Amino acid sequence: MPFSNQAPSPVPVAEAPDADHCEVFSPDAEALARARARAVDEATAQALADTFRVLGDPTRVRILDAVADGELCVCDLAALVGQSESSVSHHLRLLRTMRLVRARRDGRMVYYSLDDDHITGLLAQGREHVQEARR
Amino acid sequence: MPFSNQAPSPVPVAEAPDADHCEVFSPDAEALARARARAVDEATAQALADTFRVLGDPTRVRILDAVADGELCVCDLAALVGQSESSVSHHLRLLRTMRLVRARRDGRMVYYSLDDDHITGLLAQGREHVQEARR
DNA sequence: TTGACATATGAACAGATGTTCATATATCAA
DNA sequence: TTGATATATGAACATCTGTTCATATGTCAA
Repeated sequence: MPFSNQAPSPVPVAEAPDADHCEVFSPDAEALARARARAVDEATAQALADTFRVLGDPTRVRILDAVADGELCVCDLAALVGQSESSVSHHLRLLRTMRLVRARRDGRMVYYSLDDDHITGLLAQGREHVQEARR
Repeated sequence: MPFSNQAPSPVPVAEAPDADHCEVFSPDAEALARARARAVDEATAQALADTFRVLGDPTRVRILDAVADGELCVCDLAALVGQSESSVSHHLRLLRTMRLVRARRDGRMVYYSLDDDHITGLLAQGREHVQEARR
């Protein structure tokens, strides 16, 4: 049961056709009204999309997966994903801004780790979908 | 415990500095080797990123959230998200290609619904992160 | 100080992405 | 058939994104 739990709204089953939906008579007027009532608001949809967009890059996925098992420094991460430290640093800044990773400085090194346990869950759930879609 | 379960690899604790990681002596050689051993391969990272990238757009998030509660036709979805039917149709094609939604034709209408239960879980888990990050 | 190393960051550029517009396909009614 | 409606799709275009390069900041050792 995803997202908002608003009070169920009363829905007229048959309506005059209007600009809100197709002109055909359809019981979907009800479905549409239901969807309207419980749909996420634009701000939440935007925040969700922002989070997923950050996960939508293979390099960042590998970084997150790598630090899921314990903190790593920038240069180790760069070696791991096979990219420049500059590139990895840019990615890490985005991940930091979006609160997906946390930074800890120790001398010259900076160690990154997951900032939020939900990330591990997201990656695991994503992986289930990928496995299912591969059949 | 995310992702691949490979046999734990034996790791020398202290190594000579090489191009693989920072030149400083550090116990991180161990952490890096551990990360290497259990890291996702590139193809899986790419597939995961592809899935998340599709979720990384607010319009598509709203579409998926809308159809999570029951199938809706293109024109209702367009009304719901406030975009042209063409735009929504393009989004739906991508969602179909990535196996996130399923299409069912009934006369002239085409009804879309979620193709995979993991999607609901992904959205819910994303929402938890968003709520946490908002504090 | 000075030099070396680890990381961060701004600018630039190529490639990807989302929307619009025009047009095509599919279904139904007359 | 013809016309209307619902959806799909290709092209074009503006915007966004990821990487590279150059440079800056911060830390440590000498």
